[in-house]
Amino acid sequence: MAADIGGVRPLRADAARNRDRVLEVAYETFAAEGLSVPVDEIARRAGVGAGTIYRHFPTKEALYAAVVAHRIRDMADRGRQLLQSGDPGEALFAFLRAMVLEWGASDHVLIDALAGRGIDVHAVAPEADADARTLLGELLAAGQEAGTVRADLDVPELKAILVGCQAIGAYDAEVAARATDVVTDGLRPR
Amino acid sequence: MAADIGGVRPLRADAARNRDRVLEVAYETFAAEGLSVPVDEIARRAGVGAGTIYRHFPTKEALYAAVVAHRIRDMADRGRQLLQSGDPGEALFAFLRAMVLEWGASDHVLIDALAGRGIDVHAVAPEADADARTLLGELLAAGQEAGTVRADLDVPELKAILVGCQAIGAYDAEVAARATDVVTDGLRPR
Amino acid sequence: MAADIGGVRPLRADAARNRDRVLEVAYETFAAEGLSVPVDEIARRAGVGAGTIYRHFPTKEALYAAVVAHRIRDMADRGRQLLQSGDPGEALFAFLRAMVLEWGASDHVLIDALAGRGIDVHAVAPEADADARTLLGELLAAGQEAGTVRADLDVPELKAILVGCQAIGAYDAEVAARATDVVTDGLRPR
Amino acid sequence: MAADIGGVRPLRADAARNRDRVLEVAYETFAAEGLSVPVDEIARRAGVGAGTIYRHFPTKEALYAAVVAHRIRDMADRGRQLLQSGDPGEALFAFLRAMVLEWGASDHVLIDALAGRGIDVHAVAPEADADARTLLGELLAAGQEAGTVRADLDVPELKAILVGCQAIGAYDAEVAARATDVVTDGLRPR
DNA sequence: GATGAATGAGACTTCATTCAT
DNA sequence: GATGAATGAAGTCTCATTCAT
Repeated sequence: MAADIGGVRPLRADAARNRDRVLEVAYETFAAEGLSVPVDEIARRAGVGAGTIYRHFPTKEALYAAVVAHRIRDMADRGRQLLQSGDPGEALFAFLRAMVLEWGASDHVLIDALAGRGIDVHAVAPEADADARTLLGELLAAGQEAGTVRADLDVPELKAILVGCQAIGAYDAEVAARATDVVTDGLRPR
Repeated sequence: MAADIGGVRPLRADAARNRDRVLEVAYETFAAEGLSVPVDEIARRAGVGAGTIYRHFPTKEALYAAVVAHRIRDMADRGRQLLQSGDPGEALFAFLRAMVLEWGASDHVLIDALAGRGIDVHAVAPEADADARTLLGELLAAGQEAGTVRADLDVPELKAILVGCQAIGAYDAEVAARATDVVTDGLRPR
Repeated sequence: MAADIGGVRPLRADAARNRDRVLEVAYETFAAEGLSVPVDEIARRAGVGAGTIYRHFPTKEALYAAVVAHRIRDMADRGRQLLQSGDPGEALFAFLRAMVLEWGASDHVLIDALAGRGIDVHAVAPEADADARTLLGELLAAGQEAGTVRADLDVPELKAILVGCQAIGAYDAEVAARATDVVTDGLRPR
Repeated sequence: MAADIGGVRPLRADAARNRDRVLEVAYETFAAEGLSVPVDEIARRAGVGAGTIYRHFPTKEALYAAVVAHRIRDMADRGRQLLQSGDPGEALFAFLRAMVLEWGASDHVLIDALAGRGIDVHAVAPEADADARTLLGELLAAGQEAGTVRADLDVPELKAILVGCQAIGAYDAEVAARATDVVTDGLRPR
């Protein structure tokens, strides 16, 4: 009866607020403690009933998938920002450093998702996955055009290296920084 | 390791056999399916009762820790072997390739343990941890002495990079091989 | 290692005792209150943990199916007993009366099972189902041979009539008795 | 039924429309899938909010009771129709056949209600219950007067038999028809 | 009056751990 | 010592009912 577009009626204000709050709390909780946190605990922290979470996300996995998709988009946004705001030739390096030092630090969600652990991003959030791949392709192309990135490198390898860097991020910040520098050196032409 | 010293009486022969069998089955199972496999399932596959596992390992985590320690020692042995049997300058590179391509491929135990996931190796198996660090130090020293590994690299960074490589190992073998080559290139002096 | 036949090792004495106790309590509870009783409640009444029930019956439905199968066998045994101990020509009538007055009274399990409500007996307990059909066939044949049961009657109709009688059993005993007499009169030749 | 008498104010037109729609959808849904269908699902199918259902019916059971009462009245109407439009002596038989073959077939609501399953019709809808008893009395009297129904039969037994017939209705139509014929034969004088 | 989001008790099920046999 | 049955505390998910919008 109310006007809605494409059959998707907009969420009521309070519902949208709750959904966002759940997503945010879920992100923080999953990032800090991993997938094993009970849904009830997330509900408690978000100040809602467990049923509310299940209204918005039919299963725990769906909640996790939503968090992951959100997080991957954020990551891609960050990369695009770096690409546009600085030296395109250095954007890939800056991106990897940012992933390791600022983002990956203790973000189980992003690390696990990129490594395909506990979730198949490509299957449950194809758009986010594509977004990430596209970004990596753009960063790679920019670097190769500028001559700062070796030519014999393609997106799949780069993605694998990103996953490797994320794993490095779990370490002490200074160690991680130095390790990342070493790894990124390998990306430059000899 | 020593027989009947310090009040530790040696296991009866059948008990020792059971302990070894459990450890082996637990390794295979955890490696293939991760920590979430029930203890009962491991008992079933090992052909023993669940109580037998608990007689040898007080908790599931202790069993996992024993598996991890065993596995890390195997890894260190492999590295030491490479160091003694071939070109010492290339041993580190050969070791990393082996870790990624032969070992890490689908070994949840090793990957997770090295990444500090689900277990703190340093805390529960300090000897294995020290063993691994020692090995990395030896591989590093040999490479630096031979001039094949950059001088501004220390064990902590190298360990972080090993972890990164393991994460890469989860990928398609060919992609992982190329990615590892890129990473190891970063280890060489410019 | 222990000798067992056909791969089915006999239940340990205590386990068998528990299993029987659970089955008995489950029968009484389901019979009195229907399928909606929680498994936890049955566990409580049987004096065991919920896990114990799930060790013997993997799902609630499996428990229910076991109860039903047991109950249907009892019913068939009763019928066979009547067939052998009295006038074969009257056995069918005696059987129907017994079902209504002694058994069906408030036995949700039997009534629902025979009516195919909440469970498909044929699917989950084919042997019990076959047993019941066989018995009905025997009762019918005996009656028809003795000339006390009309000839134009077959097992499927008889089974439907049994279900109908069971439903009657839910009523006040005296009313049910009279109603059953009327129905069984219909089974006799004119 | 009367407008605005005794403090019961008539429903606004749209509210009445909603109430009727809910009742109709609830009947269809309960008949097809039983009492276990969630209230939300009925609301969805009726195109109203769950709150609307609860405005008209204070509990799910009240909704079910209303459906049952409605349905029993329909049944009684059908019986009365048969009584007036055809041979009064055969009306009872026609009625039973209709119940089994046309109505009972897969109508969980009617079968369960008549069998006292999930609801006590006499308690929650005394008028409907009385209506049904009255009808059965009329059908019985007509048959007995015409000599087509045995004299030693009273309403309670007849009601029990009706319940039994309904249970038969769950079966394959042809089998149910034959079984009903057998049962109704029992109603005729010898 | 209508809506549908939120609630929260409770269902079924799993599994680390203990303990009688 | 070994066994595997029993325990019971979670965990995920559902749904009757309430209530803010």
